[in-house]
Amino acid sequence: MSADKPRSPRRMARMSDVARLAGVTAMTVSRALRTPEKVSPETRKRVEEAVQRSGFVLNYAARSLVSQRSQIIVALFPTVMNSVFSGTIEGLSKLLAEHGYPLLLGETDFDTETEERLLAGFIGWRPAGIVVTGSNHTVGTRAMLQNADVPVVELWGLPKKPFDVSVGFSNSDAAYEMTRSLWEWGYRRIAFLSLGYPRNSRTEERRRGYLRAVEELGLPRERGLEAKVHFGFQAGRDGLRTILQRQPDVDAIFCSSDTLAVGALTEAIRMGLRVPQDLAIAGFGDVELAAELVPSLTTVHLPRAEMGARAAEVLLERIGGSYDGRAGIASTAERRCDGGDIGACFRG
Amino acid sequence: MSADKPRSPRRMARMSDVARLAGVTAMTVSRALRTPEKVSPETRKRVEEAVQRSGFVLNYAARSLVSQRSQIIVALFPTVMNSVFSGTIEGLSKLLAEHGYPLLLGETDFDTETEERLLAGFIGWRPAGIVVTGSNHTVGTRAMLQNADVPVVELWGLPKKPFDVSVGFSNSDAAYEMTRSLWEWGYRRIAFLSLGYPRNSRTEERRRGYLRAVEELGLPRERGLEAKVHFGFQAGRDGLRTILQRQPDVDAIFCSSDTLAVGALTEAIRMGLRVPQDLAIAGFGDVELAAELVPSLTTVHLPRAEMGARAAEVLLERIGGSYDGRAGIASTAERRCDGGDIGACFRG
DNA sequence: CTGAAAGCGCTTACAG
DNA sequence: CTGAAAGCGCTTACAG
Repeated sequence: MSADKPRSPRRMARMSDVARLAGVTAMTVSRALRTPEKVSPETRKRVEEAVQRSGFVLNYAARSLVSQRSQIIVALFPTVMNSVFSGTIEGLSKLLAEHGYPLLLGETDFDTETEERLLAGFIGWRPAGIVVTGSNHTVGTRAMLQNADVPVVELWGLPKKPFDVSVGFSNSDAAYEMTRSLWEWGYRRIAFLSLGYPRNSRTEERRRGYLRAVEELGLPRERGLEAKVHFGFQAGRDGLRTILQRQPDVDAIFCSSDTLAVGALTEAIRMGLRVPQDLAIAGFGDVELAAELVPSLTTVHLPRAEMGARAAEVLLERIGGSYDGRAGIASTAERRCDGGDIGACFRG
Repeated sequence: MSADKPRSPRRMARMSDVARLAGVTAMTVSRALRTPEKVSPETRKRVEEAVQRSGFVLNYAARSLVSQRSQIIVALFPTVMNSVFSGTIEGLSKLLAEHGYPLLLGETDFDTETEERLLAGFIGWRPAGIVVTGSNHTVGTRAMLQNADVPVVELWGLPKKPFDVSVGFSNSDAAYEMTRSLWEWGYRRIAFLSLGYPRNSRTEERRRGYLRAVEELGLPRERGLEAKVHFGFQAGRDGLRTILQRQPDVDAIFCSSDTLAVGALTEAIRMGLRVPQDLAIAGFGDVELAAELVPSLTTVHLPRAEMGARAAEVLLERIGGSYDGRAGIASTAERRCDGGDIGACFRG
């Protein structure tokens, strides 16, 4: 199969090849495969044998062309290198695969222009449904989504006016709850360390939740209590040092992501601070490792796989008929903030 | 766009619609889009405007049907919920996307039957290339790969006789090197904690490398020095306790994965052991968090993104012409074992 | 530089 | 229960 070795001249079996082998027409083969009950048992058997013998595989391009719709689901995520997203992808792809819908995956790198470019490249497959992350899209992306005229699920955010359906939770509410929890646990000087570069709407919503709680609780809100950093563990470490330098009496740091929180936590330990006695550190996202650190990280739990599965359910429902209403998956996405369940957050 | 609201009756613009708008034939539109230099400048301009006005998007199903090959690349990975694989997927999808090849992603869950089922569902898209993980496949999978008659890249393993091309590294050699490194650092009773359930060939190759080193170095090889556990952090914790109980004087534990190692490491710390003075713990995989733990985890580095990118390169090369020989990516996959570079491991 | 014809491999819609 | 006809939206191969 090297590039210079010529491809074998025999092409793959077509439906008409199977038909010839089975002594019927292509139409009957098509029926035997799609609606076996509409074909006589003997015919069915002959077709099945012919399929086996010829190694026939249905050509989806042809099927899509004539049926005017593929079974492909397009999914655009910022990255797969983040268990928060990969967990969602896992839940999404598993349920979709069970129903015969493969996932065409694109990574936007958190960039709306990249998202548009990828979508432009994918839309030509006439997907049966589209999953995008968040609700911040370019005009071009919106136009394509509109034009595609298929179910679109926006994941993660809960926009006031979703494009089509939205599955997710409120970042703002979750951050609000976490801030309140820290207050309930006795912390009074709560800093907020967040991802500032690149900016993203999720982080900003979390910040809004933090600020809302701080205001309500009458907590201090000096400038030094907030720090914005880049992405990564190292950024978390740097952020911790920045905040401690500016506000030595801070007693809790709420980080806008677990990555930052893990960096901050390990740095705090390196500096000899006792966590959470001297300083509490909270994250957002509930990555697996959060529970593994010693001490373990307090964090906002995200129902990753559940959201992916729920997105798949919504798509399957809307694409129509074939979906059987599988049980066992909550009809709402929820978030948990350190043990306390918070209300349902799905809306369509 | 809800299920009961009828889809808008206007269908998407076809090439012939664009042609009418531009006052040419569909053939000329096709040329203007694919080989603009073969079309007069004015015609090109008129076509471009017509494309804009109509919101035309090329129907890939039709294109695939006639050209007898899609631009889709099928990729089957055990899971995306593991940074080792997701890093590879990232490298793979990024380079492929740049060249207009979308990724049809499937998660096998480490199960060869699932792999076969997914491949059967995907192969009907007549992909331009296929990426699979490892070289352990069912007979059915092999038959399909053979029949598909497209470039197939096997990732991770380095089988003696690759199916087509293999991009990866030797798990056995890497584990051998790590074991030797532990010996060089002064450890003499080196245990091996590995994923035993479900079994997988990567783990077994690693074990072979460990045993080879142990034998060469004349180290003890009592039964109690080996333990097999399930997957997960908790399994790592349990494994550590099992080994310490059976062999209290063990001085190093080499884990077949970072997940196990992180579990073992945190448990060791909880037990009050000093790492690495009392007990060394080494992992395999170099997940990001390995470096973040205090103390940080010694681990075998895997060039994840590089392997993905290399797989993409190989596919693009073989699919033909269009690939431009992008620079900046090593032509070999390599592995690093705690700082020491180990030879090139690519073979095709 | 542009176009008319044929056909890729299926399914839809109709007829029997 | 089965089939003949038409056509989905493109590109290939040829002609001009």
